[in-house]
Amino acid sequence: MKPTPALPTVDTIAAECLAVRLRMINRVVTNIYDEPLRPLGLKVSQMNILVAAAKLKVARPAEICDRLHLDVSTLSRNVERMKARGWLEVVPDEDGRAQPFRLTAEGRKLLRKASAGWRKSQEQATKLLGKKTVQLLCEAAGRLPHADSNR
Amino acid sequence: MKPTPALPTVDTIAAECLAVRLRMINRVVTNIYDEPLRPLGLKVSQMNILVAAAKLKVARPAEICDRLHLDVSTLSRNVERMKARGWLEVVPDEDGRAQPFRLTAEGRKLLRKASAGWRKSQEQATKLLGKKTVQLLCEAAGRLPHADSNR
DNA sequence: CCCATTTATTTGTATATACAATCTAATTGG
DNA sequence: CCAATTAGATTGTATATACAAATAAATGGG
Repeated sequence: MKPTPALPTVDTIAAECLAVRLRMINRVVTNIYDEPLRPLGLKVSQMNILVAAAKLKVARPAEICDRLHLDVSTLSRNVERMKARGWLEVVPDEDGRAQPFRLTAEGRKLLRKASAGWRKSQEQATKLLGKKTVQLLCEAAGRLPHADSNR
Repeated sequence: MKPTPALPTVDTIAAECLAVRLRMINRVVTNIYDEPLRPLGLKVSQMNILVAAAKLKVARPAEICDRLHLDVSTLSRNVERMKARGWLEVVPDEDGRAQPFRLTAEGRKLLRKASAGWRKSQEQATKLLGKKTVQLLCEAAGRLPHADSNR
């Protein structure tokens, strides 16, 4: 019989938990990016989708989700809202199941407007977290395991 | 007249945006912590609140929000759900506006059960992000500006 | 002592998020 | 070619999140 390992104490969890810190930073940094987008009626969550779609020309939902590590149902709702605003449009496809979409001219114009504030946000967030932290975060993001990597 | 600085291109934003990377990592890491908590009907977001409350003995909502960089309205809804589950209870206070709360015995028991899985999640997330990244993230979290620091 | 202000919290509303279930179309085995 | 399976996406439901507005209690100035 191995002895049961001692459970972490509340103090240990409070002092070390990565999840709580990452989530805090995420809230603060998200706000830094959302702020200048507010007059445009855009948030950084949707801006990310616009950027990903712009890179792909024609975007299949599953592909965007794989790139952004987003649940497909989450994207579905977001695309719905963004189509309603005229930023995205569905592209016809032979496969009757597929719903590929692309940026509209409006969406592209919006993204251009959003780019101006982005640089300031990026600088502000980088100053807050530190250059080295940002670099390591970007590298870590590139290493995230993709959903179907073990199928 | 200073020349208008060139806007960042879509490629630049896609390649460098910190927000999209941080949000991706946040989704993946949150899932790592949520997974072992699922059988307990708990998520790491609420576990964070339990931990903060445990540290404080009696927690005032505004104080928890300051520590976790959470909007007060967000906490209000979370506490509501956690009271309904019997994990938190309100403590009477002379100030009629205040709604301080504390862990119940049930809440403490739940936190103990949750601690077992936490260590594995912490290890898994640390391996994913790298020790150095985690250390820098923790330091950055400690430096986040608090809401009323410029009032 | 009362009114204006400030403080602590909750409510209204909207987006973000994910899991489970469903729907529909393509594919594949027989 | 059809039945069973698989694949792509949406829908049902619940939590997480924040901004703005509302509520309500304390406080401070006259």
